Amino acid sequence: MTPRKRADAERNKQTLLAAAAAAFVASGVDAPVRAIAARAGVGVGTIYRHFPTRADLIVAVYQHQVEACAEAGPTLLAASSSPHVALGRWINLFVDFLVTKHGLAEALQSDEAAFQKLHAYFLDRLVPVCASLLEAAAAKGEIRDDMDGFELMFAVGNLCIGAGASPRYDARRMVEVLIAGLRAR
Amino acid sequence: MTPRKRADAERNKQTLLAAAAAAFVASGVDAPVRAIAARAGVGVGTIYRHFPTRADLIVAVYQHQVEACAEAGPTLLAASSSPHVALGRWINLFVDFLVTKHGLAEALQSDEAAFQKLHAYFLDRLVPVCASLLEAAAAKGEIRDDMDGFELMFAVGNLCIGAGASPRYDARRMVEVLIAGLRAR
DNA sequence: AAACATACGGAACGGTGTTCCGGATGCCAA
DNA sequence: TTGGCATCCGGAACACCGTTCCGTATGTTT
Repeated sequence: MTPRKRADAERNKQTLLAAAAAAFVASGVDAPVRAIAARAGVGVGTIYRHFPTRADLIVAVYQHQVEACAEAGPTLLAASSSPHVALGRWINLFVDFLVTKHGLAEALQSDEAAFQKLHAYFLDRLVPVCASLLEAAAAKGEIRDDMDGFELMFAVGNLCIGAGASPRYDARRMVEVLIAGLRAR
Repeated sequence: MTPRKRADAERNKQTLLAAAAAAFVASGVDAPVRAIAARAGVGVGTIYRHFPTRADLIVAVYQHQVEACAEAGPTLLAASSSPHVALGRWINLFVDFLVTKHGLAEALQSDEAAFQKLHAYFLDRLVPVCASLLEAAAAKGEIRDDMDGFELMFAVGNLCIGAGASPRYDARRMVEVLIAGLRAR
């Protein structure tokens, strides 16, 4: 038991994390494995040992931000004048996060096996938060009550795709329209 | 002049079109070039000669359906009880088209150079139709007047991504919510 | 039938992700 | 300190992918 990890292994993992973060900023989350390896001064095998799938690497890089977003849900609910306002603000947080990570929104709903874990992680962590905000708003009659967190998160994620690609497309605005469409009739 | 095309060239082009259509149904619009070539009993060079980019091939395969969708716009506008209803129906047409083509929605907003033409073709053909429906609805005060066709088409295309992937995500429903969000406040 | 223009096939190239294993390296016990 | 072992590393190698290119084959015209 307690098979403590070798020091160089842990060191490489941290180096890799930093290199990946830098590469993601420079070339998006699709940055070639070899490029990340080179940036870290490491062989490609080392990447796969620490992060078997690309999803593992992406999750590791953005975990803190996702966590922060998840935790902001209850906070906003408590601090906002209404659940509907809180929902709007929280969604904005999520959109801002996605929009500033090149290719992340695209990767999130890719059907490639390597991205399944990524999809699962984001959903597991954020859907419950979204659902609770939705429920609170629905309980007050502010929005329709037949919308579930999964579907809304999925849709918002999709709307963020191509956000940086065309200057004529404003993902934030379209998400707002979507949220507006949630209002009870 | 009148350098008439060789008979075998035209024959191959048609064979290729049929093979591509079949391959798209079987494996989505990302079907490997070699797979399409094999299906047509042709070398890969022949594909590139007739369809320099993948977008050219996709456009050729779906041109008729896109055209039909575009032409349905004015028809629906004339036949519906209100512009807003016509808009909803027309968008549904577009969504049905996209959702039944594996990977097409994804390809539509890919930033890869090969797909630029695809993006451009769809937009050139459908945005004006969408814009006229939007304008008609806005003129009657049914919807907000600050929405343009491009942005709406872009957003609807995005919402169609992953439509077949998860049974829990219903693209048609989310598009309806988006359209509902367009209503004038 | 000959000669020419055109189109074809598929090998070859550069770039991906992913696997695999001989060799180097940290770690611990003696 | 040193020996030996488990762990970890590097990068070559493989399997795909899109794309290009040119010797060869095939239509077309004279």
